Amino acid sequence: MSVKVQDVAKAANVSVGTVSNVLNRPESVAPATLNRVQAVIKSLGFVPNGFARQLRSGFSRTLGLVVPDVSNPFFTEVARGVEDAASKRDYAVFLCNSDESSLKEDKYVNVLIEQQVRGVLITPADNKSDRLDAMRDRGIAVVLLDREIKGRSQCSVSVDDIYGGQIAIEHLVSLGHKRIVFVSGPESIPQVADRGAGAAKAAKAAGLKIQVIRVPLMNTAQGTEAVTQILALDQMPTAIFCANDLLALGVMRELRRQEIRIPEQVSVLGYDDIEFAPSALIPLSSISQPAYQIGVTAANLLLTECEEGISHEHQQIRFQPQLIERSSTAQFKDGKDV
Amino acid sequence: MSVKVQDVAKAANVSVGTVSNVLNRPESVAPATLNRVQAVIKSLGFVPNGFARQLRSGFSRTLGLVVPDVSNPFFTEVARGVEDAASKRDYAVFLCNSDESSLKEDKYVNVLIEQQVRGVLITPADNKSDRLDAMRDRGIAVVLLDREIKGRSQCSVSVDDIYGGQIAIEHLVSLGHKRIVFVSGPESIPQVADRGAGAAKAAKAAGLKIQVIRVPLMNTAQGTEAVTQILALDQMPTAIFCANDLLALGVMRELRRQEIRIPEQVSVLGYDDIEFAPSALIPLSSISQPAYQIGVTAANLLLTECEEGISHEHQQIRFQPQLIERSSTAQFKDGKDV
DNA sequence: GAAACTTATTGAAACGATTCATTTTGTATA
DNA sequence: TATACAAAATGAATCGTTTCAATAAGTTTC
Repeated sequence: MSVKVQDVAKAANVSVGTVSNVLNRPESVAPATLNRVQAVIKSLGFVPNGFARQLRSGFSRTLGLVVPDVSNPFFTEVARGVEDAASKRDYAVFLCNSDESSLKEDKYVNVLIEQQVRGVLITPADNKSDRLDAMRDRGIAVVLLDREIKGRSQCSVSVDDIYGGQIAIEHLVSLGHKRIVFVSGPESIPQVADRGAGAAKAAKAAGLKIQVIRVPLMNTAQGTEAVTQILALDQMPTAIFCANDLLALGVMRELRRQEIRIPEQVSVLGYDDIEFAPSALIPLSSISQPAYQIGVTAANLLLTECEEGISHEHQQIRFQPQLIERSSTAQFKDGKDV
Repeated sequence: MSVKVQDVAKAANVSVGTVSNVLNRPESVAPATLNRVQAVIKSLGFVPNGFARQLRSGFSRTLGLVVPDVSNPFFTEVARGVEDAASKRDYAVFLCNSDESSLKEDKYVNVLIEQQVRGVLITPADNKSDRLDAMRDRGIAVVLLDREIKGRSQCSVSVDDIYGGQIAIEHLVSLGHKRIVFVSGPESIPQVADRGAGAAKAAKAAGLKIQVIRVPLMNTAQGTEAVTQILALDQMPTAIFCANDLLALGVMRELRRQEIRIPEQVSVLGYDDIEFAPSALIPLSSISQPAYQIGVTAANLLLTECEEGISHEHQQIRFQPQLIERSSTAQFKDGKDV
């Protein structure tokens, strides 16, 4: 089949051990031998078999990245960051899409273990940590992405979602809005819960109460669905805060279909600041998270953990979200130009 | 360290060979033994070591997917299809992002070879085929994704972009448009060139000539850029056809900023029909491609090629694009309601 | 010139699965 | 009951590297 160390050793008249040294510890080989072996390697077109190498050495140069939704531009941006950082250090990345399902997540974790990835970046679908432990037990480093699990000693890179929810509502309040609806996803998703908690906190501080509309998935289709529910409320809100931009785009789309003007009649505020937020025809105000930077940071943290091994100190890195004001939110004018 | 076949064998009171059979040839194991071993596997949390398996069997269960832009929802949709199809057959997928750069592509192809992937799905950045040959020589199956290379015996899954360009212009013509601009990307990208060719063909048939605005990248930012160029033209067009939806979203955004109404003053037509097309506030008319289906088909084709080996007959599968009419294109009204 | 170090090279064992020729067990037939 | 045959289970050899203790060769030092 293909050429192996044996063949190289024979052709260069050295032992297999020396060939291996040329490959992995060139400084310990005499210059003359080094040159000779390297020449033979080149002339035979020898490429070491990665499996055999990794089987023996126990380590691969691959990482796993498990995200809850590849279709969400926020996560593709994170993935870009991870990939760029990893590839700078010569690591390849397996990208897996869990669709927020623990089942799919389990399956992918198994695949990653099988592939003997060196480390995994994961946004877990739930708070159970047995999957994480399974990897840890096998010596696979794990960094939590955009999620933290309290009471767990673990590296993580996240964003302060409570603060994000808070500045969202503060922004709307400062524009004079009093009737605010929060379009939220499943309470089981920590980010969603935190954004809601932050929103509630800010509302309380302003002496308001926000109404929550909960939808099962956080995509554009569910956004339009939410509007139907909003229209069925006793009183129409003057501002809608959505748990992510996909929901917000769906909300805006349906509002427009219903000929409700944004922001004149209703302000809409999103979360994530995805690439399409500024490109929506009414540019979407949103809470921005440094997606690419999150990816880069998490990947570097993971690789550092891999390389430091046992002496590693876990770190929790936390970014602050930021309000990006565009045209979809505006001062509340008391119904006069409706 | 971690649990291995040996441990499972001991715990289940069988030989390692039997454990291996349970894993790979369950039909050849007595039902009682099968159950017992499977129970032990589960209880010990055994996951086979992929390297060892692959070293012995000579084949990995991984595929590579190289796309030109992970941020483009069209490609994430394709990726989803690939992933779903692959995972049904117990293959894992490496997702790589070439950013339309031959350099990055080269780098990833090398990584994939090193990882000994079984096959690769790729949308090549250029028409050179040495990279493809390098993989082929190493026994890695290759299927071209959304691109064909003429004169090359090779599996591919693509879409008829010439036809797509054609129906796009036919649609605009049928709405009475006569001054049409085509916002195009780099001519070196075959899809772009084909869409342009189809557009030109349809225009010629209608006795028209389309003006082409060329931008270097196909994202939303370049869409806004294109509008600046359009506004500098002698005469404002009544319809704009964009080479992809990202450009179209950018175009629409800038048109709106310039207070040009869509579709009353200008119709805008996109290409790809990405998830956000219907969610744009003026829902975008677009040429739809079955992205998910393309991914599934390509992955299955690839896996079939892997399994058939030498006896394999290359297939070229080609999908037809389809016009999706939404609100961004409308009948041309001779300037009277501007 | 022998002893004490360095430095370079060697080659067998190990990594953890799969494979396959062989043995054991179970069942049907004469 | 003995024989033949199929089904199930076995376990040593194998895949292609790396590792590491052992050896060989070369260099100082006294």
